[in-house]
Amino acid sequence: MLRPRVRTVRVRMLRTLRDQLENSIGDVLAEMDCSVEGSLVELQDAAEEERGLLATPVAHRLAGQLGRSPQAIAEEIVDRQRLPDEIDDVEIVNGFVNYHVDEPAVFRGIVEAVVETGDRFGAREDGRRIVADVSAPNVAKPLHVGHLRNGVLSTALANVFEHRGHEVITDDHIGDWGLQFGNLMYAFEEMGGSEKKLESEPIEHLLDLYQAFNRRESELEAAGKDEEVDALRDAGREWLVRLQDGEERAVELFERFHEVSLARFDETYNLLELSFDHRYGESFYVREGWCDRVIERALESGVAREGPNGEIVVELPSDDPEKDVDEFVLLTADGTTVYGTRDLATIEFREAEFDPDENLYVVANEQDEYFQQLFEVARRMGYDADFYHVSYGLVNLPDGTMSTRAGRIVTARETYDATFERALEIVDETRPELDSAEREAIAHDVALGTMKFEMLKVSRRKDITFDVEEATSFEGDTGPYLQYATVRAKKIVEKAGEEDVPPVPEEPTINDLDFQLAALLGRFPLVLAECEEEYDATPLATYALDLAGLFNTFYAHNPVLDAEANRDTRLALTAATHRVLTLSLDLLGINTLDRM
RNA sequence: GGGCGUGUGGCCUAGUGGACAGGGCAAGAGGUUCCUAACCUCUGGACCGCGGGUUCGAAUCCCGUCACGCCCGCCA
Repeated sequence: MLRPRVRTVRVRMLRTLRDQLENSIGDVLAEMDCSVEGSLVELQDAAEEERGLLATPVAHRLAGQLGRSPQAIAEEIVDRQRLPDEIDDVEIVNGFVNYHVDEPAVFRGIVEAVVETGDRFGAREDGRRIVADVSAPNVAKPLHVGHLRNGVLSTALANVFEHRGHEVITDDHIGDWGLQFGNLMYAFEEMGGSEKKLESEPIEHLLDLYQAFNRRESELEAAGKDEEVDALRDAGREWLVRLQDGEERAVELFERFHEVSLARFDETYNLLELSFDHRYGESFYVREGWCDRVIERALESGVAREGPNGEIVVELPSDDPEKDVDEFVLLTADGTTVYGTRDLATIEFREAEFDPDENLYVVANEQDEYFQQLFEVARRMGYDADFYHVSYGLVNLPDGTMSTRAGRIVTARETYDATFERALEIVDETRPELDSAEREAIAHDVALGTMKFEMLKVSRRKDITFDVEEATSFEGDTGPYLQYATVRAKKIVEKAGEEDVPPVPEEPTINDLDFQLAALLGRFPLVLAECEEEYDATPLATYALDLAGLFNTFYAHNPVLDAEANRDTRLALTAATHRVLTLSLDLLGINTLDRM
């Protein structure tokens, strides 16, 4: 691998050029006595190549305020402005000011900045401490494609935020408590649970029982047998109470379900190469007294009150005009906790354990309203960290929504298997000379890259329809497209056989494509900032596609190793591109390959 | 009924006030004596759900309306 040659020359990235221009415009506006907000002097990338690299519409925005034409204002600004060295030429078109940059100088600045900073390109330091609630599968249920989206999004966000200087602590908030376990225990005991099946195919068996319970409930409901519905529900509830009271059989069942489920989660996480810092399940908060503590705190602070049947609730304003208040329940009349209790207990615990500046919840958008309520209760109780719900859309299948209750479910594992199988076919076809172990290793990385990129390329609020057929075409906007471009760049640099990335000459000879590629590299830090702002990885995912696409175009038209005069220039550009592509994929949580 | 979210070419999608709305898939036409064609080039295809409004300027902001999804449990 090439190492960067250390240079003493101060490099200037596109970012600082933008800053300089913005400051320069700000200075002029101050002289002209305009009241400006920061946003008035923001520069945008020019819409067209011929109009320069950077442009500002500031004259348009001031036209109303100053009562003069945009054209006249633009002319005055340009007249009085002190321009950075890298600006070659300025023109005014329809009141827009277009700055043409000295392309060779900017090219050199960006490429050298990337080569010198390497893995730290776009990095920052000294951010906040963030605790993120992630993944959160339920015991006794499989990891499905929704968890895949969660895990992939969470990982990418954590990576980006860490790169930007924040400390991120991810906590896999396992669903291992609650009424569903009461129901499940009842089903196991009374509806055909089998220790043998629990041994051989645990999740499948538990899922069967869970679905059987829900099926019976629905059937009784449909038949109008209200008293039997109530009896069934009471039976499930009773098991939860037994568990909470520590009754032997209930605890024994709980431990068994827990054990087999976590073993399966680990297996799948390992396969998908996902990992999180902590895994405190909901049961932890009940059993370690955090629920009791938080209920007490809510009562003492007067945020919660006790109701007529011994339940403890917080009253929140209701959106529904029919109702005055919504009750946020902390303790049921049975004396059991609900999910809201456990989420508050989690907040209490995380404050004591991690003292975060911000709490993130990567949870699907079904729970949007709930999190608004949870955060409101938390604020009333005086937790001073910020709270943010990173809400994301559901993952559907081409034939409709998944539903655990109805039994339509596609597991993460099945999705991987199908994707891997298709990837292996292609590798077998294209790289027959490799041994089968290596072909499988490549197929694995490609399969993971495919699945993960499918989850990241769509902005998080939108639902995804996951179509295995389409995802595994491996062409166009896919993970393998990114991986392939990265391998190409890497191979060129390796084939050059030089120890260091060659320096870019003072006055590099570059064409349009060379420059555009460098300019795109310079945008990388801005893209990361956008991800931070949006709490989304999609800006980075689409950036990586743009970069890979532009590199492929560059690669097809601009010879690197065979270039005559500017071989070193292009080699440095290729090395810089490889670094930014690799860094992008690393942050997205997608593996890069040595060959494919 | 109320709340939240989404609506962009045949299909999927980027884009939260700026200069002719980017990509991808699918369709059609080309491209490998040269760094791996999981690639590249070109062509056709969009009144950005609909109607108003704000603005010099709206896919983007506001109001209304329609469609779809989700939520409105002492379930999670």
